[in-house]
Amino acid sequence: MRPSAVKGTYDILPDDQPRWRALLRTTARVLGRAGVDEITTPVFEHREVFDKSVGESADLVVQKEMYTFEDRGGRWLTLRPEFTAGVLRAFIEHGMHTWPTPVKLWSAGPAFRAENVQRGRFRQFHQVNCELVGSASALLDAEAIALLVDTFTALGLPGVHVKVGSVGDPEDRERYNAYLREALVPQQQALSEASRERLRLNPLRILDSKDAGDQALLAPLARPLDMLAHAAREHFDAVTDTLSAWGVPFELDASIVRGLDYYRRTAFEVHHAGIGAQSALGGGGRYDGLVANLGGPDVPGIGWAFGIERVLDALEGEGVALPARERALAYLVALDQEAVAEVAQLARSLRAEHRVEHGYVARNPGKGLRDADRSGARVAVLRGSREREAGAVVVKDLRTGEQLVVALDDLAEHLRVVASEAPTADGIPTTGGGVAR
RNA sequence: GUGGAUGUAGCUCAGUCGGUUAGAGCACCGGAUUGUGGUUCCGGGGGUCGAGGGUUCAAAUCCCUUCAUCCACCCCA
Repeated sequence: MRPSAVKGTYDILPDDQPRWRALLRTTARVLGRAGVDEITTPVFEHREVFDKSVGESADLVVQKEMYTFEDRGGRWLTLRPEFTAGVLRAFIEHGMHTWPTPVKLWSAGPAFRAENVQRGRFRQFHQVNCELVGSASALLDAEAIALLVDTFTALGLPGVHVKVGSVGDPEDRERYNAYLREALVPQQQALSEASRERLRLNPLRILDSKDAGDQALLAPLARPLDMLAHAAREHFDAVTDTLSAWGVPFELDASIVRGLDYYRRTAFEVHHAGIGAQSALGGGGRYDGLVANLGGPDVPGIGWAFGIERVLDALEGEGVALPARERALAYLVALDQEAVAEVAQLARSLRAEHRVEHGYVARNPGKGLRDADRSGARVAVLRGSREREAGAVVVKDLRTGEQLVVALDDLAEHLRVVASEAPTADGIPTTGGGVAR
């Protein structure tokens, strides 16, 4: 039996790498220009970091979706199921509350959840995460949402829907949960099994149910947004007013609920219709109180994450052009044994400027050119006894078939000229490939 | 955890009233073409038909079990 990747994991092969790089490069540019700096935190943390942050009614906990294990030192560790807790742990650990406010941090990397696999849902998946910490201003909420939208815009992704709502302050939430209990307990027999469980643990989350019966019961009821106290309502209005003023497109979602318990006030999601049953590209919200909860100073913050796989899936579905793998500018062919060492050394010097590949065995011109062609190189450079006598190489343009003898001393300059020519007809960049947005 | 679909060559897939040595396209290797590739032509290698068991004179094909993958429920990125 052939070995296989663990269920829910997969390989990102060479052909896929450029689009990942392009996405990350674009993200880094958009966020960087907004003063968001990159931070890298470990993929695992003490389990308490997540246990404290995620909340006991979150599905991550309820469904035991976290990868938690004991290491050889008897430490209990958890593979991060999301980024926020780890980033805030670093925020606390490094005293970032003393940094200029707000502290803006983004990250990218793998996250892990022991869930069942389907399209857009993996056990090891990848996220881009962004945290804006240290301000309770509605301006920060608007900026966070705008940055998420701006990133998708910069990637050239059409068809995104931004939903913005508010889960209120803890008191609002409590009041709403009590309201839901009062309204639904008498009819709980009509609820789906999952929602009856939610009714006990966290009634708010019944709003998430896709069960038609549940939704029918909910239809006449008020939404969280309808029951916000003054402070949260005012904050929410300020956020949406700002987004409108900035021209950031969004839809109000009165019943938005997020999967993690720590959210306060603003909550938002970005959806896309073309990625299967999992329509969420990303989401986030405000988490005032979470830093304190994790043992740090009581500073407010807001953050979001999007799933890289899902965004790439959406981009592909929308037919957005993404860069292909970089191909060599030149492929050096050794026509005899002596030339093998010669082309290897020649390649080394040319690599100061270009992607250059070469053969490792002597080939006849037919095989050598085939090797060069298959490497995708723009030109083949042939070296054999005839060339050696002339102190030269033969350079053949693999697209046009033109070839000429070039003195070794002139080769670097010649390749410079080739590289500066317009991209080839098939659009494959010959060097330094990739999309710059 | 539950449901559906699918497992045949490196890849994408044909192939079931059960019947000889299991096929195609692409890919790979060689030759036409030992100093000229990508096109073309010729040839070749490569399969325990996901695994195990059963029925049968005979199983890729029928039955049972099991595993895997995909999709969906649930939930989320």
